[in-house]
Amino acid sequence: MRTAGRPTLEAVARRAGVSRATVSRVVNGSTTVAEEIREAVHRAVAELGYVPNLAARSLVTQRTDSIALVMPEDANRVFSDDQFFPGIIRGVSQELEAADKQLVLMLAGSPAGRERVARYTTGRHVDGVLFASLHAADPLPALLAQLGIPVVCNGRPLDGAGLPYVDVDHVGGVSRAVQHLIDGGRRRIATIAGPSDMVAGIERLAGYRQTVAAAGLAERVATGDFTRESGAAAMRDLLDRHPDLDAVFVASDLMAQAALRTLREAGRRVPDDVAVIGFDDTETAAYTEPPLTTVRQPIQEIGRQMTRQLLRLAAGETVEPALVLSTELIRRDSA
Amino acid sequence: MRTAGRPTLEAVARRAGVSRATVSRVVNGSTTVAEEIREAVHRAVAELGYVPNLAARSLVTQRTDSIALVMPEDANRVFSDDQFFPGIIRGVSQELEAADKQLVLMLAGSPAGRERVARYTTGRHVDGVLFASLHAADPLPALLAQLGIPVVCNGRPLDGAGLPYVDVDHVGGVSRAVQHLIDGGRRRIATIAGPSDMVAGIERLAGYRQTVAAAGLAERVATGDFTRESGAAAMRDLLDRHPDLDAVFVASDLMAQAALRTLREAGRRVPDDVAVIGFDDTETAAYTEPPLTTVRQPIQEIGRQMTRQLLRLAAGETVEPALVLSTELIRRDSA
DNA sequence: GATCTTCGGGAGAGCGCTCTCTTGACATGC
DNA sequence: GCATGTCAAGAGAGCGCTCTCCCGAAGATC
Repeated sequence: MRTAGRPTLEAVARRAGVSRATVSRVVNGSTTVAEEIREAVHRAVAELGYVPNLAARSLVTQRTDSIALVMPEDANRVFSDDQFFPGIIRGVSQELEAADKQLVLMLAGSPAGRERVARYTTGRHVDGVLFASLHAADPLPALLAQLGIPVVCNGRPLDGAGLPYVDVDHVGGVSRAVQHLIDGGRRRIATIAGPSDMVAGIERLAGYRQTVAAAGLAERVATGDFTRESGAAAMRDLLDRHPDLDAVFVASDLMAQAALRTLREAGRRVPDDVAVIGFDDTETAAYTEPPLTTVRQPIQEIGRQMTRQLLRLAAGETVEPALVLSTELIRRDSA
Repeated sequence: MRTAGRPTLEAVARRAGVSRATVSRVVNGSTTVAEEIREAVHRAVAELGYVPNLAARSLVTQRTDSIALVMPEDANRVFSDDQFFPGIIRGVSQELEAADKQLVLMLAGSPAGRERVARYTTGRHVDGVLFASLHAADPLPALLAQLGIPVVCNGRPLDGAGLPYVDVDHVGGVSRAVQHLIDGGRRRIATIAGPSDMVAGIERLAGYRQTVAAAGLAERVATGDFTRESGAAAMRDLLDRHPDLDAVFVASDLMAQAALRTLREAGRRVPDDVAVIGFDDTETAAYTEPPLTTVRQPIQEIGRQMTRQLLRLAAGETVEPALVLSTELIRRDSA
């Protein structure tokens, strides 16, 4: 593919009757250029349709003006319809747009994919890396941080590395939900927890445990992986083991949707016999039968804040190590 | 940010005792290098942890090894939970991974965003551009094609420009769905169509019209925009205007989900009084009340095929102008 | 009026890589 | 034995940009 006379700085300079350096100054917004010259340059740029060659710029500035967003390809959260993935991306995208930087999206599912991500990011082909929804302890974020490459995670890194992260207040949100169940007179409150190798799974379970314990109630725990199928299975499991339960806090809306169906099939009325509360406030939540009471988390805002933190790091500023966003209990009919 | 002694080709060459050119040959997989020398270079690369500087490479090769995926930020399809967005991305990502190229994701919602996308893509900062789910006639794809930049669209471009595209067989899928309703004895079949400025909306409506007309039945059309809210409104509208309807083909599962609820609220039983068929086969479809019969489309495969076509174009090959993937009727309980 | 600042603008050196061209070593042909 | 062909490896010229000097003109200072 030939560039076919794509104009260069040189061409603009000739046209405007100035030097390359001056054009560069104008293009990059330097103030030390006389008004008339600046205008002449702008005119030449417009006439020629000049667009800077980013590769050339990167080569000398050592910046790429792009950041990577790494998501685990196999995560159910990412490819189910819980809107986590689009929400994060939208948030990230908005902030990057404001900063005029590009978003390079990388899915790290397979070992090969992970290796590829490692190679690409450690190779400094991006100015910073955002990790979303990490599974277990991934060594890559810490490695990058060690190499001096800006990194921000979604959710506290499980290996305890002191990397900056952004997350929602899982524990607080869940506590409010469970307390709502208790206030409604429920006493045999179960939970369907998320996977124990993900922060969201761990923290939401912790929130349930704390609140239930504080009220002097017994725990009833089943575990899923945030998907509907796992939610249905966990609900059946709970009904088997604790047929007397009168409420369930479910760690994701998707699992809650399946739990509602399982309860219906088992002849339990919601909320009369069993109250159900989910987590996420996905769009579907308002359309379940009955509409789902749930804990709303500001997914898009997570993406935005992660990006802002990352851009600050990339600019050499320091950031607070943790940013925790609040959640809100959305009351519908299921509890 | 200093590169802090990040090794260059030069360093590897010195270490291996060869010239820069030879290292380049080895790194890029040339065969005309003696075995022992190749090994020495590989050893030096490993010892130094050398990673090629992509900016430098791009500067001379005029390739960027990355492609852009442009999505309309405001599209409901993108940011609702119909999995269109993640599905496409996953497909694109898989193919790009195989080709060792990067995915630059751009959301073109606002006019400013569109301008930004235009600037970036026409500036040849990517080797090709994928357009997903275009609204109305967007001049950008044709412009890019004219500039010689490879472009592939999802769905036939509405302005009739002969750009290569990949899509599913909307008409065929819908025909099968409507025929299924007819075969089931339904005669007063309505439809909730998608937006008339999107290919998916137009084609699905066309499929309905053709099939209904071929059977000598009357049309009953309401229009939505693929979202749940619009689906509920359209369903109410249909019930008002055609209280006698005995079936509805709904152009998206999300709208169908809302339609199911509206029908329930109106006291109509599904499928006894009214049969309902959706389109998409999103995950939610299996969890509606009753489970939704729907037309499945291979979203991920669309992403893969778009990418393959684009990579072919970028490699200078020619591709067939249209690739149409087939759909499948998934029978559940709603029809 | 001579010297010193200040500041706008130009010259030119790379950034790290690829790729063409060239060289040198060796095999082959007459 | 010399010319010719073959092929591996090196030399070196940029790709388009930024940025550090450096220069010269204009204003300030005494």
